[in-house]
Amino acid sequence: MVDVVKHHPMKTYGQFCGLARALDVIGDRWNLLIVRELIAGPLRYTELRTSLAGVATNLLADRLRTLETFGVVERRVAEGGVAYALTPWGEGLRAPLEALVRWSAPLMVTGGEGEVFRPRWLVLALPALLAGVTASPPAVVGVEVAGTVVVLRVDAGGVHAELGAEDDVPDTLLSAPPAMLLGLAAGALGVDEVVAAGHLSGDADALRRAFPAERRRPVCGPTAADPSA
Amino acid sequence: MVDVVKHHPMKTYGQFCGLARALDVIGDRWNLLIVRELIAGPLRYTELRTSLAGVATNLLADRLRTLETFGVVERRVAEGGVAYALTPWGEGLRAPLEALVRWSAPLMVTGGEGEVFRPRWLVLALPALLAGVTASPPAVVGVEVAGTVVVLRVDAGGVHAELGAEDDVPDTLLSAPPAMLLGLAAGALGVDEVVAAGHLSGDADALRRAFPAERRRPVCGPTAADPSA
DNA sequence: CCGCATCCTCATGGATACTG
DNA sequence: CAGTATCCATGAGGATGCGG
Repeated sequence: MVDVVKHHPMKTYGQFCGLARALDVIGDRWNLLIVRELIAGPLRYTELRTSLAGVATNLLADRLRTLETFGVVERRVAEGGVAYALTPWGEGLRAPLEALVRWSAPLMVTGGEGEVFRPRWLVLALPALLAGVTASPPAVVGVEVAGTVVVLRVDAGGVHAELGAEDDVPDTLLSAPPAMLLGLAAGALGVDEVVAAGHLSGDADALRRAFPAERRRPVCGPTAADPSA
Repeated sequence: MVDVVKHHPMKTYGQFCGLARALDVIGDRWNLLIVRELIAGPLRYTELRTSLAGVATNLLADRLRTLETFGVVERRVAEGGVAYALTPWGEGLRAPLEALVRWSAPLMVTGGEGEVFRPRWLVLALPALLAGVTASPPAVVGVEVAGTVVVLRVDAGGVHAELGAEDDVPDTLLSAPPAMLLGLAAGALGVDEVVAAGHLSGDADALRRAFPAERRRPVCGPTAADPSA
């Protein structure tokens, strides 16, 4: 009992810095993945639980509670259940998340064997990786993967994605495995190369025209060896 | 001993998603703050320790090691000591961090009593919050805060910041407390308002001209009450 | 001094069971 | 369906030690 002040557990970083305060809100484990799930639209509690694939239910409940009190997530008691959705401020996390997705592109060149994949995640990833791509006149491209259709609406303003039903009739329907989509996304692979490898079926020329070689993002990746090796 | 596989601790999220893989690399506590420190330039181990203000030394060593093996951080054995610096890929985190700083702006309207502040952090924060601001002909604005000078170089391409010596001769030298700078940054306050409150001394007109009302970022902030209350 | 490694305590995360 | 409650393993935080 010599020391009066024992073990001050520092839940926040205690720094007068925007980044530190942002991390005080969304820096805890699972938080940004919860936001990613909700970017594609509101979800029920159990839908979140299954889509996040591995989160403990007490953690999910705790994270949703703190995100709600911070004003990132909104809890809507709707007909027959509870739905969680992003607040307008939470929607504002789309830009940082897209930037992180672009940064992570070099990490996606290796395939995801043994990893979970949900087409829902492409609603964040595809516009992030196709940033700067425009189309005039506007075009609608449907990407079918793992049984669901991601609808990409491309106009002069950029790319917008949403989950679509099968009877949504896009101009073009691509059928692609997730590894190809995110490998394309990686930018380390050229579109021509992927198409030549036969991974892409359907009207690939539209995508190739929209994403020509001279507009591919220059990417610099990890310089050291992967620590998982 | 009924269960053979006991407690698989899931160091990674195990998701085939760019965001999840990025968080596998930089999602652990302190990681992004380490990157923030190094964005203003290389630092020694003890400099990192004091600037981060609260990190345990074993954690800092561990984080630096994993960031190095992932290729985000580079360990340089220079004259008289060890310096840590960002790799080119690690430098690429500047864009996501700036986006997070912009998102966090509504969190910065309250002052930082009892919080640590380092002028070094402005090297990330000020360009982030002045994104879109240009100047022609180019201008150099020095911001003196807490005894150090942050040099803002503004040209047609945007704003670039770096730590400067006192004998760097900028076109304009502003003297401002950090609360004002990041309050300005917050965007919730207008520049005119802050200037009128007398918090800004020096040539404020230059900044006001560079950041007119019609170019201020629209901000939407947290909707619920702050949970710290 | 600088650059960590070790040790200990407590808080947090993770898996499962359980309940209105 | 939407979460609590509980237990245990790991991780964070702090002090200290120690070789260069």
